[in-house]
Amino acid sequence: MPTGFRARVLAAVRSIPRGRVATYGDIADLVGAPRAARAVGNVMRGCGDPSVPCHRVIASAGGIGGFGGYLERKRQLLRAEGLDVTATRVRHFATVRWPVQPRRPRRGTATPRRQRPV
DNA sequence: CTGCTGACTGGTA
DNA sequence: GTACCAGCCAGCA
Repeated sequence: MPTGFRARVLAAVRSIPRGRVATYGDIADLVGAPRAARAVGNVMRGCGDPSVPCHRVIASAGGIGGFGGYLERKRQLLRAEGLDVTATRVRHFATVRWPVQPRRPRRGTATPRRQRPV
């Protein structure tokens, strides 16, 4: 494995069963970096490996996420796997979501927005 | 080594 | 419902 993190991410994505989807956060959690959802996305960006079903990796809350034309590609592939996909989201997300394991509550990234500068 | 970027996420306005 | 903000992490210049 060239870079541990990347290899783990690819392996996790590859382990997603057909007809199921996982969020970047889920993948990050699987690789041992619950906060590295961003980094996971970065790894996907360079996924030139067809064996990696990057289309099964979606954003939180069942959002398609993705980028550019791949967004439509993902929607197409997901629909081909029997998923109900809208223009921007996956329906029955909780049902097709994978894996089915509890995630620890995050620290409140609740950032009370300060008053905007005048 | 330092700094910026980005297929992200959760929360407030 | 949408828009914006702040936090987080790995990769790259």
